[in-house]
Amino acid sequence: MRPESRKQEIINAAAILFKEKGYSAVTMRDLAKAMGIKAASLYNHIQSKQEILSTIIIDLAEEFTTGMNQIANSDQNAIQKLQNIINLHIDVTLRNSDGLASLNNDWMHLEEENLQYFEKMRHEYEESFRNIVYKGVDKGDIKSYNIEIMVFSTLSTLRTLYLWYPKQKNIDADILKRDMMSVLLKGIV
Amino acid sequence: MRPESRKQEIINAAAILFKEKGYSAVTMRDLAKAMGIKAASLYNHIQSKQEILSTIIIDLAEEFTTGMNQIANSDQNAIQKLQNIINLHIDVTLRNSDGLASLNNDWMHLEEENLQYFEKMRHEYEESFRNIVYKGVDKGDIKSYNIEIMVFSTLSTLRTLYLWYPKQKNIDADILKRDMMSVLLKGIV
DNA sequence: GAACAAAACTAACAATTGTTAGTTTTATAT
DNA sequence: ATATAAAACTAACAATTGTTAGTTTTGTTC
Repeated sequence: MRPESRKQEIINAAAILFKEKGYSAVTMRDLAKAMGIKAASLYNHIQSKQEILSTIIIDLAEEFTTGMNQIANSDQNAIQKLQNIINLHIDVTLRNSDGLASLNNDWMHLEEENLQYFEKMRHEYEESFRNIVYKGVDKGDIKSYNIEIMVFSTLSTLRTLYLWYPKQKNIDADILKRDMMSVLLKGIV
Repeated sequence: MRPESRKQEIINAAAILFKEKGYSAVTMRDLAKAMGIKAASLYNHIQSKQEILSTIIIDLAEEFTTGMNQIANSDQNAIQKLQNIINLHIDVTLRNSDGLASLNNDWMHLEEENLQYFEKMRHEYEESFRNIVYKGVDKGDIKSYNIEIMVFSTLSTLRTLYLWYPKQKNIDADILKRDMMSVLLKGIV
């Protein structure tokens, strides 16, 4: 029996609880109860509560970093790159919406090394995003509003998808991608 | 000496700490240290940690409810109403960006009555928002994309302003309002 | 069925939590 | 100055926290 499998079950259960109440409000006894075992038994599979959090967050952050690097380094125009970023966020959200709650709300509870690593990845992600928009404005593909406002507006919507999409039952992923691109790029008016 | 004044100082300090670490991770000793007093002394001014949280959140939620009701009941078209909603969010964010962190991330730690009251207000706020967009689509003022996507997209940006605006030093409130309206309504392409 | 590893258990720990009780200090008004 | 109210303090509590040590159960392999 693979040790990774049971560990991953615990991490998945933890992600759900962290989404509902936040990292600090979830006790190891809460998590154990969700798994149907005693709190001490968790430690046969994981090293600490902190390890669970950092696994959830760092894995996702690396996924975004990898995806963004591929998009940024491709030879597409700014609009195409933005479309790929929207795709990336929707794909990750569909695959692991629970974990995204921790990434968005509990990253500050990471400890030293992982906190720095996360903040570095987040900063570089935003830099890449800003750069794509900047070049798009420069080439005339994107309107010349304040760049920070455009980056923030788009990114905040994409980052909050995890809260919203799981509650929608009638929206197919492909329709979501299509309409989200239209709304974010062309506006609603 | 007015008792409300010192109490409000504590609530303001708490809002800052809640924003940084979340409600559950902030201890009464943390809050006391930020105030330069001992934890027990806080209880001369407040009844409980929970009272602090509910004051922060309910006050803000009622502010949004009042604002939205005025906008929804006015005889303006959908576009004008949306512009007023954007204004409302920016005004509240400028006045109390710390408290908005609790409203967005720690509402689930409210207890029974206040939790229900908050959820009712939030639901009605979203209903009003949805209704404005719906009527706008009906009259042809707003494009007929999926309504949920348009509501979510706009609202998620407005709700996340508190995270972003305090870090921007070079953006004047009026410029923010103007560009935010353009970006949200007319898109960036 | 003996051996072994995986995964659960019980019991306990030291630290931290929100909060209370009772007391002392500080500031204000008469 | 004295009386009063506001606001701080010390000391302690009962409960809960993450985690460890040591033991037993469960399931698989030969």
